[in-house]
Amino acid sequence: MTSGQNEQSAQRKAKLAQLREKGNPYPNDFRRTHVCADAPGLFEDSCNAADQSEPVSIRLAGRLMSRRIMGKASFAHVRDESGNIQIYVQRDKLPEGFYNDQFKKFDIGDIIGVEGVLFRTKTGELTVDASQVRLLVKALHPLPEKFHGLTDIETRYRQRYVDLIVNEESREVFRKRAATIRALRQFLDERGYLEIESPIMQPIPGGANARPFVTHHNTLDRELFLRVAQELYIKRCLVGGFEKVYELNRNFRNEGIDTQHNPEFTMLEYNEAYVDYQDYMELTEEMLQAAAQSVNGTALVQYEGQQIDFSPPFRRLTMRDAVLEFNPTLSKNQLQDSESLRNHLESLGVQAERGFSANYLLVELFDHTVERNLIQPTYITGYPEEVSPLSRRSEQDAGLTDRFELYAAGRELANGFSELNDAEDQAQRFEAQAAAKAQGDEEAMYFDADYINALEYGLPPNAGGGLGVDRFVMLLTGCPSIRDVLLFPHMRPERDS
RNA sequence: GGGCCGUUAGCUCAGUCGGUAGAGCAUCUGACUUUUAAUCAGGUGGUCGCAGGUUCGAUCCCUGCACGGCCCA
Repeated sequence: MTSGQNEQSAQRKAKLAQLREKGNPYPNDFRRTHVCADAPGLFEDSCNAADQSEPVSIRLAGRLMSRRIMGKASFAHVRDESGNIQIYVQRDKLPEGFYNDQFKKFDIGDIIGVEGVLFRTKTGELTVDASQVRLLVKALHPLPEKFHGLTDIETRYRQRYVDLIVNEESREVFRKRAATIRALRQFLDERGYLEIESPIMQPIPGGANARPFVTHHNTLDRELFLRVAQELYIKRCLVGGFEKVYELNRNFRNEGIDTQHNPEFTMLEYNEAYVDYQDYMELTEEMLQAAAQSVNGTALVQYEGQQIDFSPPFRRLTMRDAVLEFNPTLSKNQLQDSESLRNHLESLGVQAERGFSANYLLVELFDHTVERNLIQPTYITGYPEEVSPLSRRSEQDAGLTDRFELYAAGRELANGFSELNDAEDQAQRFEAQAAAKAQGDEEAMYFDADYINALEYGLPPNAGGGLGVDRFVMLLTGCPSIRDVLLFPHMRPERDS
């Protein structure tokens, strides 16, 4: 995919070689007075000024995106980050010989500097009448075609820089991504949250059921893991007396790659003392609405032909009620009976091993029959204890926890719960996790003795949430794949000959 | 992991019922001082993803592999 030696690149390299003979072809002494987007306002002001005899001067730099050469004059478009502007280059306004010997050898994709005055063409387009044009950087590869652009998905991911040059929609996705992250931070900052940075390389990975990446520290001569979640460190901060804490950064999970998963992804985790998971459902829905509003100006999102409304309150549904709603042949009593659940799963073509509890099978059934149908933002509560090793037990429903997961567009978006702060209970659950790990469950958690020690000092009652930022950005930008919202997604290496 | 689809010029795509490939844009040469998918005339450019097989002959048919996409698990 990387452009190798082709005729057009060879021509451009030959031009570069000629430039080298005349001096440094990569100057950095051109200074611009404005960016493209400033031009309309500048021109407007000059038209309104008392003295209209003085045309307004402008100096711009950017990439040459198109060109229309007509003998002794040319039109071209130059683009900087702010936008596009047309330039008009006349042979007789440039130094002797420059138009033919220099300007005509510029190529689309080159970065140039332009100086001139603003005017309108007869079709009304604001244009710089150039008195100087200068090559600042020679581009050695041709750009994709102006009309169809770059559509090959693989090349767009592998050579994102080319995608960004030619696809405005792609640039817009990453602006919206930045806006989303800014909005999330602002929402929590305004509420008095402290942003922290906890270790990404951890001696004991924890906070989620996921297989970690392993690395090695030479001086310490020990294994370290890339974190799978921030959670346990955030709660250590709550032990320390910070009462509202968040971390928004990268996590790493050693799992497959598909449209919903990238081995490194961005998660926002946030915890607050003296609130519970019910409070946190309210906080989370407010936060998502605020972010959607900030990014798109509306809480409504168009995604894959559906309209999704992030206006609170989101629908709330227990896992049991959700399963009943989408499995009308099941009765309420059958939900407590592992035999009935296993039979029902098998009727759907899902093999469930014997020995799994009714609660566990309920989650399986949820994953297979409910998740994909939850289009509007929906909180699911009533998660069983065995899949929630860090959650506080429910005081109403034995075997369940005070936990929610948020679904939208048929996928998981966020997860939260009242945090377990009973050190002895947590130690027992870690033991169960460690036992499962010993049995071969690579996603099970490790026993984290230091975390237990922290809990023994006293973790205030609190709730925590975790938001999959990439997935949220996918919804806000209408992108079908997580790779579309990652600037440089992981790809398998290209085959080299 | 399984199924389906794709991979042809720098880019976007045709095409060959098996006879070594074509368009538009880009590029090169020439014309053109208000164009804007500029226009007009002429040219260059290809390991048809990779490796085998069948065949007189493979870009096309078959097998395997790589990468990507979609669906399923």
